[in-house]
Amino acid sequence: MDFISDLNPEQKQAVLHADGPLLVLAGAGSGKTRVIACRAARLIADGLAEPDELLAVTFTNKAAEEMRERVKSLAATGARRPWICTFHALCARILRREGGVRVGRDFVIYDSADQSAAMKRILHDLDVDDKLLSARQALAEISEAKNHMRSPGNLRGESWSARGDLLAKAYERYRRALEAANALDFDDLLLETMRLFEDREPVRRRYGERFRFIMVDEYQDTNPPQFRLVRLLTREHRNLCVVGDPDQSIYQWRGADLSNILDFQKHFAGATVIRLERNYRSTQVILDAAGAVIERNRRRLRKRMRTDRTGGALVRCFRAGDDLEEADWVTARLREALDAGETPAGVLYRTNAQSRVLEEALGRAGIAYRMVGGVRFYERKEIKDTLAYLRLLINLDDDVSLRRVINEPKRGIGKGVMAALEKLAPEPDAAGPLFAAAPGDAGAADSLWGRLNRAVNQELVPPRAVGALRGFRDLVQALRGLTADRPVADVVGEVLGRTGYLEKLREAMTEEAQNRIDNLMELVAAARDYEIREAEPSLTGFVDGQSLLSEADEAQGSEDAGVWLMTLHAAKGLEFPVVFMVGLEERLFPHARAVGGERYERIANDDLGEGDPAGGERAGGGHNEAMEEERRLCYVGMTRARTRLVLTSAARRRVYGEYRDTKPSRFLDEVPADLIDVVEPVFSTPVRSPATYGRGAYRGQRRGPADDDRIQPDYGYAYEDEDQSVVSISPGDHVRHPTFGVGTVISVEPLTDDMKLTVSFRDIGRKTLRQRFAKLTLA
DNA sequence: GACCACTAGAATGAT
DNA sequence: TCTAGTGGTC
Repeated sequence: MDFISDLNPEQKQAVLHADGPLLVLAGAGSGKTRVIACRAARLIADGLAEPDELLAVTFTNKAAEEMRERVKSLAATGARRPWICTFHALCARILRREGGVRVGRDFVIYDSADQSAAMKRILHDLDVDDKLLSARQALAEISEAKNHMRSPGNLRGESWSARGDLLAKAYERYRRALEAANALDFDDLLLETMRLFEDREPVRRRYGERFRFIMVDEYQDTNPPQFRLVRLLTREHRNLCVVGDPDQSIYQWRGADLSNILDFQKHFAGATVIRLERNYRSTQVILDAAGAVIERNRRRLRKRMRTDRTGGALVRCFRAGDDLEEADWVTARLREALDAGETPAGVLYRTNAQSRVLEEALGRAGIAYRMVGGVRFYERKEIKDTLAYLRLLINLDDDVSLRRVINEPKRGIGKGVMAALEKLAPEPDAAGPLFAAAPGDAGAADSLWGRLNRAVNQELVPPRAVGALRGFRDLVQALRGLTADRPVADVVGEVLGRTGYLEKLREAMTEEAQNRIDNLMELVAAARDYEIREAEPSLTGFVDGQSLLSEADEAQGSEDAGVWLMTLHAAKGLEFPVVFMVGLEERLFPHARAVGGERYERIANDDLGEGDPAGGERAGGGHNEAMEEERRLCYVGMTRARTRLVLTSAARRRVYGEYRDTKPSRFLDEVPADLIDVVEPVFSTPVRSPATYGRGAYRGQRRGPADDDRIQPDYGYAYEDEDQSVVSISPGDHVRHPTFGVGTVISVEPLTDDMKLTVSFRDIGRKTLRQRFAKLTLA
């Protein structure tokens, strides 16, 4: 086993540990993925376990994929492959085999869009005012309750209020709706598996005995149901190896419980603890900078990361005038990085909404990028529609899917017909809900499909509606007949053909329609890949995979693009030679939710006075858990960098299209000043040059008396020459720029309070400038 | 029933 | 700024 000789002593110890519980505290860049993969490989190679007696659980599909590849390259696994998957995929797999307590084997998985559709209906039926309780809020609270294993009757102490009352009602209805549709949401996958193991001991024991060795990656992010599942599965062998880093816990908002890792030795008596503190990724400067930030957190285990890469480039900081300028500046620096061969470069932001300006700036500069996450592919209507058809074929009682496709493409089943269907009373002698009903084509009596059948058979709706509904029913039944035993790709093809979906798009003859067709062909290709890859392919398996794919697994752009854009959360587990963290501003990062606690919604643009940067944390007399999580997120971002780290912010930023002034993030203050290199703006003259960054120099300039709504240049830059902005410039003018030299104006585009100029410079080519910043003179 | 124009609300993070 | 949802018109 060659792979062991390359490991350092601690890594080796972790890899060679076999029996009993093991906690590996693995700091950023300490090679933890490698340790897990090597450990799996060694257990197989030494005959301590058959491959399929190993279970390795990760948090993202991406991580699972990587792990699978690594293990495969280290050990021959043959047909009995180890189980390497996410918690959710593990649960889906077990539930498909065993069936659940509340659902049958043919359940569907509801993703967030499905959840939202279901909840909107419920709140509508309950006649709830959106302002009192939105579907979004209701789902968030329900998820929170599930993550803490609370039932509808036991929502957090608000049950006395009107809203709490409503919430409990909505929760109960939501639960019933999913049960009737034989559906599980993401949280349910975990809970249902937990219930299965707790109610059916023989099933639990079978899995407990089977998985001789269990490994859990990113253990600091496990939530209570996940913890319970781990306990249930390790009762027999107790060979549990968990790997994680408390400083990188960034999912507490999703119910992750830090005490799972902090109290591991209490939960699993006799556990061995190994610390990996040697960092193989970053320079000492980067580690020191990140270490200084994370040190401010109270709830953590002390550790000090070491690297052989002493010294290193200082952390560069830049404060731009606004978000556009920030994006342009980052783009220019990215160009330099690409030219220097520092690829790929990672650009990390706190919120997805920040990606747009960056994408546009990169687009203008002609730099190819890959965007991890975001919403695009996942949200595409044609993909969702097709998957809804497939899900309906698997489970006719899936009301959400049925609703989605019943009139897509248009077949004359509109609002009127649907309302009539819903009005049909449930059948009096209906067998209980859900899968107690015969699984045949009749469907549960209470589901829309059941009602549809009755409406057609007994002609309970107007003749024209009966005809349309019958057409749809026959179509679905015909498709069901075809699905049996056909390759998945064929089924997808049949759906697209027989429903007329593809034809409708072809008729449209627009570019957009062609795009959609291309996307659908991609889906067919994905089905074909799935068929080849999987040992026992099935339509259900394919659809599950698609449902469990997150946005984070979808990426726009090619893998060898020089620039990768993503949120800080999505960056966990990755590394880049250069990392740009953008938008380091109070209330963006750290996010307002952590800064202002409950107040944040009411605070607008005018709340920008001097303030204690740690005020949010000290408020309330204790430490601020949310702020500590933001800080860990900052730590995660910084430690993604191998050699260079760049931190930027903007003095003004558009939120919903409106400009807001900002304060620099407290995290900038927390990086020791001697590790920072402040970069001056090129496009304008700073009012003063700050000796120490963030110690007030750039901070908190109040707007003047609010008697003038025009946005003032009061965020650190000023024009000596007010006349500049009055000079009128038009296309064709010859201009001179202090840095870029002479050029010709190509176009002029008015903005709210400025002009956007495109200028073709003689020496450096085309540039987009804003007149306020660019010190242009007529040449 | 389908299509279009208008408005209100939105965006922390992800399986 | 962008989108989902609503209401009006054909």
